[in-house]
Amino acid sequence: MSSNKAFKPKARRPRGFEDRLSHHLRAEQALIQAASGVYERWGFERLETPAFEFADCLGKFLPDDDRPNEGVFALQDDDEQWMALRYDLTAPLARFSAEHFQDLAKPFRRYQYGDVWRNEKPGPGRFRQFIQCDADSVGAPGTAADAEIIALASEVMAAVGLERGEYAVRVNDRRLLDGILESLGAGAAEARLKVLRAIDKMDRLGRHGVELLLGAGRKDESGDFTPGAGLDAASITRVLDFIEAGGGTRGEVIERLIPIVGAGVGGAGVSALEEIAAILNALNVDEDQVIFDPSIVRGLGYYTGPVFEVELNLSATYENGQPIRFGSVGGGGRYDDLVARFTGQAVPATGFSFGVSRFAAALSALDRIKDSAPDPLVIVLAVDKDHMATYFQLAAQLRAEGLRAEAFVGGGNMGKQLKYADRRGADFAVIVGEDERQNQTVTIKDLKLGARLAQQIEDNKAWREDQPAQFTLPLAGFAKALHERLV
RNA sequence: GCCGCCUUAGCUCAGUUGGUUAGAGCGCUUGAUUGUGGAUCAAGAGGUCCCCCGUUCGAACCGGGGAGGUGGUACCA
Repeated sequence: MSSNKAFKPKARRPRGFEDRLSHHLRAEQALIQAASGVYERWGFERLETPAFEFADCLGKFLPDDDRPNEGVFALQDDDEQWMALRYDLTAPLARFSAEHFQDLAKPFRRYQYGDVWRNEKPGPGRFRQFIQCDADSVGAPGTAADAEIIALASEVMAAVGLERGEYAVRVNDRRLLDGILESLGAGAAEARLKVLRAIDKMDRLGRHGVELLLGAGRKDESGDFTPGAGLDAASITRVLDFIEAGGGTRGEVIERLIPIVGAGVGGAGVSALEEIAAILNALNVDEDQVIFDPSIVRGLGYYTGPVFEVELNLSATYENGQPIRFGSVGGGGRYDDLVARFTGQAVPATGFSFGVSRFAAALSALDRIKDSAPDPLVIVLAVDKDHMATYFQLAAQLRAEGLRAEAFVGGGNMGKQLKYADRRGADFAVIVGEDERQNQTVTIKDLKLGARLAQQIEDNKAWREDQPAQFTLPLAGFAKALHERLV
């Protein structure tokens, strides 16, 4: 009983999970609001779904194994059914669409943002919990819907404050590569997957690395061997020619692709790009905003037609001078088979998704977050603890003026309280003690000004006596007077 | 999963060939200043040297195993 060694847990976080502070949250909120505004104006409806779904609804993670949490966070409900935290917002949308299929006006245009969770090894800029923001059209078979989503993605980038040339939406169509692989006799699912993986590594490994992965395989620096797709030399050349067929205007890319992919499946892909190009041109989407790029892969699994990625062309460096790589901040495409898993009925769908947390981090690093500075803060010091009621009234008057204000409710003398105000980054401290009560005044200390002046002052005695950063206002109407000083 | 690096105070890190009582800077607390933050000075608090086993008269230090962190790579609906 009398153990004086009480168990003290170490304060720590599971890896890949972040505490997010106010400035970070403001950055994320600004992004979500900008994107939501665009989605709303384009006629998308907001939807929220729960964090948990039944594991079988999320996809391939069936609760057959003892441990269905490969990649997801899963637990068993009290009826022993496996539930899992959603790993994206698309699977819940497919579930919702299937569940309410009759009630929805098709195409169902919905947007959604919220946390998603992935039980994988985290890395730099990669977390196990993060926010996604999606817009999708469910039940829209035509390429027009894809073109719309692409234009929407481009508009979101502009809405968050990015200028032309600072971002690009890169568009491809899965059927182009499918056509090529088919004609090479490499259309089998397994080979196709390996080819997609290899192409996806183009930016990191370069042409030569991809060449190895398309052929026999590649050994990386650590000595680990990655098996290749096993294509022959002629086929590798054709695939590489294809993925390097980008560059120039959308029309030029299409012209270049026609002879490479031929008719059949690939031809359908070319037609899709032609239709997308026509719509983008009609919407005055610039050639540098949306680019056709055959090297875009965008995930592996469920995309069936047009796919696209949104990338930032900006660069920044860490404090240590290392360049920050932003890479892709979002993307999307057509997925025609997702809802059919539930209903058996083919439901075409297309959508866009971006990672709010990663995007916000990039914009913060670039110092491009709008409205990220909080409003000025005033702290009313608790000079005499028996006059707390008065201090709360003063704070209320400041709030009524539209300022952020709080009465100090902690402990400690004035020195401590000013130190608190300083650390909070407050702009002003309001001091009302015996003297001020006598004279019906308030003393205002300009903390920011004081901090600046203090840098030049050597003698502590002098600045304490002079108090150059302080001024006195009449008690009546002090809040208004202070507010006016701020403008 | 595979490969590398790291783990000593709240934080960043020193710590000699293995030697007795493990240090610094920053931060924190208190005071110089009983109603004044950011300068300066002084004092103080704060440690399972990641854990276990072994070698040794003696281990923060050497050996083995484990855990955690981190970077790369693989996978990523």
